[in-house]
Amino acid sequence: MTESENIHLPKTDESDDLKRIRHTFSHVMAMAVQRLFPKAQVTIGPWTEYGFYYDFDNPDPFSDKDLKTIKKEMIKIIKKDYAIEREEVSREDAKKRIAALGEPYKLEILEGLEEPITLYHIADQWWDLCAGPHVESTRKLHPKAFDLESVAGAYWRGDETKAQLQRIYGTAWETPEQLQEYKRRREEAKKRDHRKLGKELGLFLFSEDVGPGLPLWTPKGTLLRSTLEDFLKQEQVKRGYLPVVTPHIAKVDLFKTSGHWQKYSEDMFPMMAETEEAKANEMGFVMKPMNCPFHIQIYKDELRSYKELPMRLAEFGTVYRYEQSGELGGLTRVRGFTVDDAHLFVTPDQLDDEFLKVVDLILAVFNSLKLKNFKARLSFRDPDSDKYIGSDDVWEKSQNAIRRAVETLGMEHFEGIGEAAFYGPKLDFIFTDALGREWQLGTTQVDYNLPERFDLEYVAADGTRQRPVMIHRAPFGSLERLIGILIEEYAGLFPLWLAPEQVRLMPVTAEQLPFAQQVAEQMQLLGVRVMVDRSGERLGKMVRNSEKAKIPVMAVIGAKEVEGNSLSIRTRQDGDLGAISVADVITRLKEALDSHGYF
RNA sequence: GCCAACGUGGCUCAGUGGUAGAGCACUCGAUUCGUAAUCGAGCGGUCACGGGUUCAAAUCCCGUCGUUGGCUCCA
Repeated sequence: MTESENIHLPKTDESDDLKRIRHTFSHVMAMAVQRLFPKAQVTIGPWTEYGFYYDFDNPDPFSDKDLKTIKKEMIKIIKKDYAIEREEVSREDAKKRIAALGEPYKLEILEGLEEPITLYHIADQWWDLCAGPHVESTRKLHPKAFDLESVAGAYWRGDETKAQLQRIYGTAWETPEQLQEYKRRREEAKKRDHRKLGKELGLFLFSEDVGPGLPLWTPKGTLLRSTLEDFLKQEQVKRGYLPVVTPHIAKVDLFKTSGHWQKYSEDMFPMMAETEEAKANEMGFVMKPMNCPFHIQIYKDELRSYKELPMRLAEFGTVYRYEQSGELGGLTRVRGFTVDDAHLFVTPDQLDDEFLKVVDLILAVFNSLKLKNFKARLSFRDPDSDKYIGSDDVWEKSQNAIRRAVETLGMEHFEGIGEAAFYGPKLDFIFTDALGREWQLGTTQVDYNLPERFDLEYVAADGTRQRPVMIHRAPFGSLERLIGILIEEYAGLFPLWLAPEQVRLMPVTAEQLPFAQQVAEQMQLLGVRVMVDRSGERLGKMVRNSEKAKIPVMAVIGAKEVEGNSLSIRTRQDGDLGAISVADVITRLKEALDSHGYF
């Protein structure tokens, strides 16, 4: 264990001291900013997981260069050892004092506060409306245990239609050692970044000529993708899913019926229309942002009997969403992606049971992928928003169905209000990437709305026409995002079954090439993805190249191995294992592949 | 979409007003080699793109495109 691994990085929620330190830093920064930029108006400045930020309204945006100046000013303030004092005042008093300073945002904040109103003073130099708590004096802040990290635009009250403020992010710790350790871990995390590893491992790329957010998959990346697809397809066959294939575009009308055109068109690529007239009459085609309306057409193709339900239609359907340019990033947020989609058409009686089966499948998939760090979110609608379709009654019913499911399973979960799809609530599975950002992967949704909008029916046992309920579900969420997360989770070191190149054979000299070739063919026949290193480099170089390419199993072939019909195996995790007979190597490869484990 | 930073051979990066550089990769030659880099030579860039300032621009200014960190929004 290195020395730095002994340094504990406390979390804000486990250390009140740290909370006070960070909160005080944000005020010291605000004071520094107002000294340097007298026109800057203060707003809010909370602590965060790694530090703090403060939002300002300033006539000119801050640049990275300003951060250095602000940091210096902060250090000056810290070294002055100013006392920090709390003062309780009446609402009226607070209002007068804030108005005197000309701080409109603070006045707005004051309106939402309950008495007693508290002010915090940094000596007699500066004060801010704040609930606290803070450290007793600026000396309690270590001038070498913080840093200003970045500037960003941020909307007042998080609302796009309100003023854009300037946010300055900082990181702050109790000791300089903790700051260094934090920075070191950040550097480590960057090495796991799927964008960096994806390039190094040659899995996917983006081309400026193709367009932003539109990934292209190399042969290696495609092997990874299809391995994942094949795996899920097998699991679905075991569970009675039926495969379908549908087009990438459809008439606007289809999406009017579904409600996408009304509630989702901002996220859709613009309509393609043959003539201006067609365009004016909305008679064109659009790229599909979701697969559901297409699967619904297949359901509707025949009059369905209750005996056919549940009907589970599955497709790896590639969808296109016009994400705002600033939101794109690597594989986790793209404009064209493949959903491991399925739509289940069920009778109301079957709903609970089918929903549980879907959750069971999703959890089984995560288990096979060795993904453990996720949270389950009940994504419900925001009753005050108009971005949803359907009646209150139907929403109540579908949200309750999801609640029942997590309760039956005893699954830990949290609620996300306003996180529902426009047509129904979801149970989402949230993962975290190397840099700590959260992403939704698997999802399953209960939907009474689309069956109604498309007037779906089945004939019940008593001969009456009934309306089915739909379950939308995608265990991966999307192949792109899943692979992004997998790359980071494994740090590029895929388990054998997922590795694009599973075995690399390295002949010590050219003399062993024919034997290597023969072994390779033997392995290929069994479905092993194997390559022979024909570079003619020295063994040390070949090993280095294989290690850098993160090949799970390396096999050295010299004169001894040819003689004994064996391979000297080196694995990434265990190093040199010595000579093993070709037959045994193949047996062990098969075992590792079948168990989704390592060699 | 908004705010900021960045964009130099395939990759990683140096060069901040005066004739485009390095390492790796690639090609060729020599070496036939035992578990993370053999030696040598060669090829390769109108410095993202378009405009402007200047005797002179990779370098300064403006615009566009792209990438990154945030905000808003989402698989």
